[in-house]
Amino acid sequence: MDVLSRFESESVDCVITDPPYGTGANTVAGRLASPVSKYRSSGVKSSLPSIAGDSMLPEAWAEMITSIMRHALRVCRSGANALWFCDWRGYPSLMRIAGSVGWGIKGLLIWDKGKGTRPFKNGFRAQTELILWTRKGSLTDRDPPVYLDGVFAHRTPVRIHHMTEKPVALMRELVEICPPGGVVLDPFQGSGTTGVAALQSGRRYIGVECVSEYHGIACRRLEEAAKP
Amino acid sequence: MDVLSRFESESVDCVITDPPYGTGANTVAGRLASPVSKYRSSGVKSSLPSIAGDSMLPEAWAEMITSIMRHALRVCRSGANALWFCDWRGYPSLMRIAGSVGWGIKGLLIWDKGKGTRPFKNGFRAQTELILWTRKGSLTDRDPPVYLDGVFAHRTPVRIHHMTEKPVALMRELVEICPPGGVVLDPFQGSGTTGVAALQSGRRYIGVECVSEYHGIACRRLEEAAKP
DNA sequence: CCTTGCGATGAATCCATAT
DNA sequence: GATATGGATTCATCGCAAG
Repeated sequence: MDVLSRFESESVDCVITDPPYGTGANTVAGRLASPVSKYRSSGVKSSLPSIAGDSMLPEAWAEMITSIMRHALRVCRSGANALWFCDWRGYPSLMRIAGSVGWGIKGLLIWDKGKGTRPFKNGFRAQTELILWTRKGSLTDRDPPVYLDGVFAHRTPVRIHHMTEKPVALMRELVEICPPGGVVLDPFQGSGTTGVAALQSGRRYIGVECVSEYHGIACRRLEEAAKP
Repeated sequence: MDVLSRFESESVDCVITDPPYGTGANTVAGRLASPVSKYRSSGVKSSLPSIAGDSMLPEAWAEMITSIMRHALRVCRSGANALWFCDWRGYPSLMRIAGSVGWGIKGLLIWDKGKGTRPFKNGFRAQTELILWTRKGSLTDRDPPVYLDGVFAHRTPVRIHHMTEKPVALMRELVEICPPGGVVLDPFQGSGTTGVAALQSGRRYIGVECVSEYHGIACRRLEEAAKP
């Protein structure tokens, strides 16, 4: 929030980000504990740093997301699109918050992670993540026409950088919504996959991350991606 | 509601249904008009009967859905699963209502209609419908273990019976959540595709429909599907 | 160099036991 | 009696080592 508040208004063309889901823990103890354990099978030790904000109480999470969405709206130019990752639990809140701070709600995209995800006994495999699509105001003539799909099938990558790392190929498809040469902002950068995709696709990029280990990883990856 | 209220409690093993979405009209004038026009390209004449309940005011829609979900919960046995079609606008309301009347919210399934759907200029194609998955209480030993997928790719069929007709192949995949021989209920039957799939897959079936033309169509299709 | 096999893992969920 | 914890479950996939 500190960083975003210092940005100039109307200086960004697109937001693509994966906020913490706020579903990290079912119990108070779990919310206070390290959030890493949820994502591990029992007894397995992780070598990846924890992620921030995934184990917040629901109201704290909502307040944080509200604030970020408000800031993001200010720094975006009119006609800018924003894509927000979420799961099926968080989507209703995210949609309500986005609408209430003034984003136009445009639709819902699907990331299909495929059959590699864990099966669900007596039920349906949770193999998707959702992407809320919003826009600030209406389009300008700065936006060349593009026609993109609504479902993206990509396997989850082997976790080499971050606990919830996205495939670069997925992010490259999403980045297409930003006009070439435009600025993409990711306020929850993590290991910087959004930025790698943006730079590879000829967009400019700004990322923000509060966990210093991930900041370092992202810097290295972005330098690599920016090489000619 | 009249019909459902006469059912015995705990007499149904599974609910699979496609309620009206309540998104039929953005204007009061539109809500008062015939709902059929929304689903047609301009100037094209439809020979299909209108569907009921698609042009309700939001609060009337919510009240109707609440009532149906309450009735459905009563007639379901413990451990019964229910699948409710919706779109990305209606999902938050549907999830909230389901939870508030006592259904356990289990997850979200995706019907991917594919690239045959209309593209979206300067944006992402709206090519999916969502399916809210709920369950009454917890599983019993009457339920044999099944492991099903969470994304279903099937093209929309040519509309021969109903305005929002689903592919039989899609419904056959969903019906697998009901134990073989169990009773599937569809309180918004339409042209009866759920029933056709249920009968073809060795489940029993009860359907309810308030538009008499669709009732007739469904009866014919179900008789056909029930033939040995 | 290609195939085979083994082990480990997953934005998870369930249920019995412990607090 | 309500809440928290921990172990078991499931299979498609990937990495790595051996053949």
